[in-house]
Amino acid sequence: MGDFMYNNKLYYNPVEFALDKIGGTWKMPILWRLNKKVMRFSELKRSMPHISDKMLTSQLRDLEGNGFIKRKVYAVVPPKVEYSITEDGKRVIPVLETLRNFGLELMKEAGIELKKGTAGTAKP
Amino acid sequence: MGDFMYNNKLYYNPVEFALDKIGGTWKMPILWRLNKKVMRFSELKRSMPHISDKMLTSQLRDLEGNGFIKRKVYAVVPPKVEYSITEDGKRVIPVLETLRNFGLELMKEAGIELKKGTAGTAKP
DNA sequence: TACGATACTAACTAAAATGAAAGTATACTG
DNA sequence: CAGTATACTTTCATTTTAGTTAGTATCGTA
Repeated sequence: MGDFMYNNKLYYNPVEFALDKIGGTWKMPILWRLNKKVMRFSELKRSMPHISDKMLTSQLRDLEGNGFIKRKVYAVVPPKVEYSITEDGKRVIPVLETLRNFGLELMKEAGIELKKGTAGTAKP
Repeated sequence: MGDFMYNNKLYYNPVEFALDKIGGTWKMPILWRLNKKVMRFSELKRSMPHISDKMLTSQLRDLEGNGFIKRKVYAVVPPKVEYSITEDGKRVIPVLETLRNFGLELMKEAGIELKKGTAGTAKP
């Protein structure tokens, strides 16, 4: 199977193409949350303690650009913007779940338990 | 769901953990090939025209370290080393296929066709 | 005696992804 | 009038990932 170009970028295979759209540290966490409910910028941010404003903005833009989420702006002050998942976005959920389940398996085998609040290296 | 540490590295979720093991440009292409047959270093390299020696070596080491592939050295000159997929490695194949199928869908929607040998931007 | 073949290592560079901090706009509140 | 809130944008710095180039060891062959 051959390489291909799209939007001036070279891909070696379909997996790479898929991960270009939904990979990276933040895209799946965002889609995961928006699949459960419509959320505002600040709400998303609070739910992901480590993300920076810049990252959240740019990832939301990317996801919107690929049609996975929708952005709705309310003309109020202070600003209010709501993000929701689209039908296209919902199609990545099964993929995400496959990856997540595989990750959970690997974690279990590695002896990692993630209960609410605590996680990490083994306990006595 | 909380963050967790493993091998001195911080992860935010199971997906990230999974992609740390099988993500990146080369790991899935390698597993994909080794799932079909046992291959030597140079054979793998020929089948992936863009990879460098260094990348191939380090990715093979990572995959071996995570138990997804096995390395068998023959004491001959010039050196001969064979790589094969393990049972653990076979478990990533369905995940890979899910990702691949999703990528193929996205490509189709984007109007990308990848026939043997040719690929890329639209044709007249 | 130099060369080719194989499976690497090492040193270095470049590119991409991520992060931290500060700034912008507007209206309301005390 | 200072402070707060929201959803950003901008700039600069750092980290991570990937790629380039050259070199190593050994033996058989020309």
